[in-house]
Parts: sequence; structure tokens; C-alpha cells
Amino acid sequence: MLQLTKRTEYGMLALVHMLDRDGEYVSVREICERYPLPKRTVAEVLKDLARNGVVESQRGAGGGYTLARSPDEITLGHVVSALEGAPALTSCESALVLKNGGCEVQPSCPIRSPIHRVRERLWQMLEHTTLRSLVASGGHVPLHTAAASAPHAP
Amino acid sequence: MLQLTKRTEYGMLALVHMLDRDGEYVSVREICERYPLPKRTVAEVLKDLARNGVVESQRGAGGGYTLARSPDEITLGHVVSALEGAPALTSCESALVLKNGGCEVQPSCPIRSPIHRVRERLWQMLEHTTLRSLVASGGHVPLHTAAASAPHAP
DNA sequence: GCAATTAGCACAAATTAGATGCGCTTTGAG
DNA sequence: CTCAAAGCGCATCTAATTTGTGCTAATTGC
Repeated sequence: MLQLTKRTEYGMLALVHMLDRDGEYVSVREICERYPLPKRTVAEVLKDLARNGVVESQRGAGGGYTLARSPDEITLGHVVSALEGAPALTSCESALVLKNGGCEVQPSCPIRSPIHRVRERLWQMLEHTTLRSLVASGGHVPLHTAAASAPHAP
Repeated sequence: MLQLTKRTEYGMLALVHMLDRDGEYVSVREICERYPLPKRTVAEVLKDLARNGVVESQRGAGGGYTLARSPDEITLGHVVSALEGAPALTSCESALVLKNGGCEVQPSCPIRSPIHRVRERLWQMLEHTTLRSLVASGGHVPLHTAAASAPHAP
């Protein structure tokens, strides 16, 4: 389906929360108290974001995660590529098929090239959507004034 | 994942082939001989496209499918919406969650609004990608000169 | 040094979406 | 009447995604 994974959603929510907490270390537990998200998956998501340099982790008491860069330098593209890999609109672009030598030996696939262009533009959109723009425009209510709110029915 | 389904790919390939055959009725069998695609799924895809007025079906001997509109009026958007439903980038936009009253009661979801804008633009891209533009630009080789070629390893 | 907190990691399992096969029915052409 | 082809329902089958539980390692605060 043409849909972001839950991991990506969780990642974005976590990043927004970290932005709210402005530089402090935020634990997975805290994020899952703020939003009703499964702890395990959020932990894994943040680990992957840390590996990709989007956030920094700090172990031990008082530790957690914090943004590794400015919210203007963190984009939806970074999050998606860290959590889902680069988008492959068609199955013949996916890593699995590529490594099997499935499709790139077929130079005359009629839909390949135009689909690639669509994907390129989609990718540009993701890369130009910064973390700051996420909070700047939405119905987002900063932490200290907001009651707990959740994006999902758990 | 941010990826089109195989159904959508099959649909586009089938449409391209129908365009090649210029107005004649094309059977599912013929399409599956041209491209190595599973008959059952292609049949279902074309049925759905017919329901949505993208193609027209003709039963009986000599029947099959043909384009219901000009290749300039058929877009990737039509195909995706017929075969996958309108794209819902986040899970809280998906039909399942909506009908459960899951998320739209949460007016302060921090990421909802900007994600919607991304989705709108993605949707516009799909709507502006016409069937004709698919064949006009790719490495597509018209039917009568092409050897059989396939987009996938089966 | 010790206890509490917190990330990291591994095994597995539950859930969901997606894709496909088979056989039968209906329709239409020759 | 016979054959080709769409339409339909049922049953899987597969693959990706998501999640739970419990244990390990790293820090911090006392």
C-alpha cells in the first residue's frame, strides 16, 4: 500500500516530543506515557534513528534520547530512510528483487522509467519536509499546555 | 511501506498493453502471455479497473478488456485509487481506523496536518501521471517490434 | 560500592495485508 | 451447440510488520 509504516509514525511522534523537550534526554518510557505507543517498537525505532545519526542516545539513569541535529536539518526523508529504507515504488525496484537480478535485466519494461520519476519527486517532498515544519503548521499543542493526546486507538 | 502494490503494477502493465493494441479487446490470457503475470490476479485487477470505469469489459468469445477513455484521461491516480483505495500515508487516515473512531477524535495530533499536505501533493503527482506519459517516456518498445519482455523474475 | 534507571538485544509469536489457485457460472460469437 | 472469455466465491499461502517478554550492559545518584 502507499502508506508509511507505523514505525515511521512513531518515529515522527517521538521526534516531535523530543523537540518539545528541547535538548533534554527523553526516555522511551516517557514517550510512551505521552502517547499510547508500544514500548518495544518505539525503542527499536529510536535505536534505528540513533544509528542513522538523527538522534543521540544516552544510557543509564537520567539517560534517553535527544535530537542529534537542529529540527531544520531533520527531514521526513531521513526518518523514512532510516526506518523503511529508500522508497521503492514498484516491486522491481526493491532490494530483494534487485539482488536476485530479477528485473534490471529487462531493459524494455514499459513503466519503469516514468515510475522512477514519480518516486524521485516523492522523495524530494520527503526530504523537504523538516521536523520543524511538522510542528510549525499542524494542530500541534506544545507539551506544557496540552492534555495527553493520542494519534491512535490502541 | 511506501510502495505501490503488485496489483497496481499489473494494472499499469495491462493498460500499457491495451494501449498498444489500440482499441481492440484484449483478453487476460493475452496479457499474461505478453508478460509473465499470474492470471488470477490480473483478472481481478482488470475487473476492479472495469468497475471504476477505467477499462470496459466484453464477455464471451473474442471479448476481453479495452480502455474506456483516452490514454490522456487515464492517470496513475485512477489506477491506484481503483486498486488500493485513496492513499492514506498514516495509519490514522486509513479506513479501518477511521471507522473505529480511532483518531479523528484527537484534534491535537502533532503530525497529522503536515502529513496530510505531503499526501495531497503525492496524490497530485499521481493524478498528473497519465497513461500516455507512461509510454511516451519510458524505455517502452511498441508491441510489434518487441520481443516478449518481463518486469519481474517469476 | 550499591541500587535504580535506561538503552540494547535476542527469541519468538501474533497480526495484517497481499497475492494466488481452482472450479464453477454466465455471456456472447460463430 | 460449442468454444472462449469474463465474473465469482472459497481457501490458502506467503510475506511483511508489529509486538511481548525477559535478560544484559551502561550510567547515574546516593
